[in-house]
Amino acid sequence: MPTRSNDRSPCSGQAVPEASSNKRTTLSAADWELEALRVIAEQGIGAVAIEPLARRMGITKGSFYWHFTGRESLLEQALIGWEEHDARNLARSLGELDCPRDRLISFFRNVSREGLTHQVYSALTASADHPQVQPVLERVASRRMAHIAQAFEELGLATGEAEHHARLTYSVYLGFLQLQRQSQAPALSSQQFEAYLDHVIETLIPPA
Amino acid sequence: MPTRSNDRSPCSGQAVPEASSNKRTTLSAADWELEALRVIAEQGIGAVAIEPLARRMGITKGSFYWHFTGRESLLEQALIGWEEHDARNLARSLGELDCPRDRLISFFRNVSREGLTHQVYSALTASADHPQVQPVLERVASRRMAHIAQAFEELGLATGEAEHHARLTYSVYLGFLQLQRQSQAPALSSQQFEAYLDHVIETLIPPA
DNA sequence: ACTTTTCCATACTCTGGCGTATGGTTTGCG
DNA sequence: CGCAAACCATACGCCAGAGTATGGAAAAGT
Repeated sequence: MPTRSNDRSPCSGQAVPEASSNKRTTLSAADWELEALRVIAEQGIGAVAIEPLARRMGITKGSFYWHFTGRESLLEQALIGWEEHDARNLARSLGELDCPRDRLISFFRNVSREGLTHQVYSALTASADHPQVQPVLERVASRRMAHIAQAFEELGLATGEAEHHARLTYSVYLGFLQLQRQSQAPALSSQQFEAYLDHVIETLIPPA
Repeated sequence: MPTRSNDRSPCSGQAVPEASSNKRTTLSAADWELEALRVIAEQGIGAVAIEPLARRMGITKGSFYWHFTGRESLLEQALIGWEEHDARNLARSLGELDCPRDRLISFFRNVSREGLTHQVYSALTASADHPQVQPVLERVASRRMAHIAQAFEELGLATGEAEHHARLTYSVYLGFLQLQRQSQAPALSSQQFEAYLDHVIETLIPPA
């Protein structure tokens, strides 16, 4: 076991780098966490098993149990890292766009983007009842909804209305993720998707 | 093995009865299917395992492998039964309410209802990628969205608009299920829920 | 250079569910 | 009644992944 105190070896703020597989001779806990997140994105949290993960990394579980105490601790670390990264993303997008309307629109546009962080979220929604996932998802959703509510307030909605509208808006987002997940075929061409998106924006976001 | 041809022992149209555990001395395939649906509703499809299911029913797997060829066939039967039941539900609600606006509103109100069928749907959304679940979910979602689109058409929307709006509306529903699943505490009191529901209806459903 | 850490491989044990085999009990029916 | 079919229990073998133990190799300190 490592000296267990504040390990997260390479500086914990490395922004979840979609790193190339540097063939480092020795692995760190962060490498395991990243690979775990990749598996979550691809096959969901249920597929995070030590031995398959090790095989995938061309290594054996001997390594794993040196860095972690068990499967739980891996998930814990990976999820926390992911949550922090997502929170930073949110804060950044808040700083970049001044116009609240643009912020809301960019929120929906991000749905079709293919980042690891985003895919992980989509996969995690499928395990909302998992004891380690549930609190994380709840915090992330709250943060994002607060963000959206704030934008609606800036657009002139009263506080209560803004919160309801934020919940509604976020539900639309979640629902879209769900529909995306349950049809392997895109089912919607990109033109159709654009048309739909316009409809959503028109319905939910008050005009400038 | 049973005479395998068209087994579904007691008439297959028994409307997924939330039956009391009649202590029949001998079990049928339908009993296993029902219990499977109960487990799905409670713990998701991943929790449908033969031996635990048998224990739960106070029996052993010897019985199971007489009625079914394996886990897959149980799921197949159970899911198909559920889908048929859901389709009937939909058709019924279509016949009961003439006013399209009332149909839409009742659709949202059903979210808070606690029927087995509904809980199963919520649980299944968490396994949208499962090969046996995916096609079922897709068919069910399509049916329901078509139902909703039709209501919007009756309310005067053009066909294209109605489809977009139906997708949007259904997304809101799915998103709400998701939020419900990921917070153990209701997080929303029933008054708050009512207020939110009014907001949703006001936003999505054109006034009479 | 040589001893300590750090890191990983190998070889176990253990648990839980799947599926099979086979024999015992009922139940329906001739 | 008695026999065949329907139904269930028990006892297997199999497999995959969890976690442990222990020893060997690589890096780092002094």
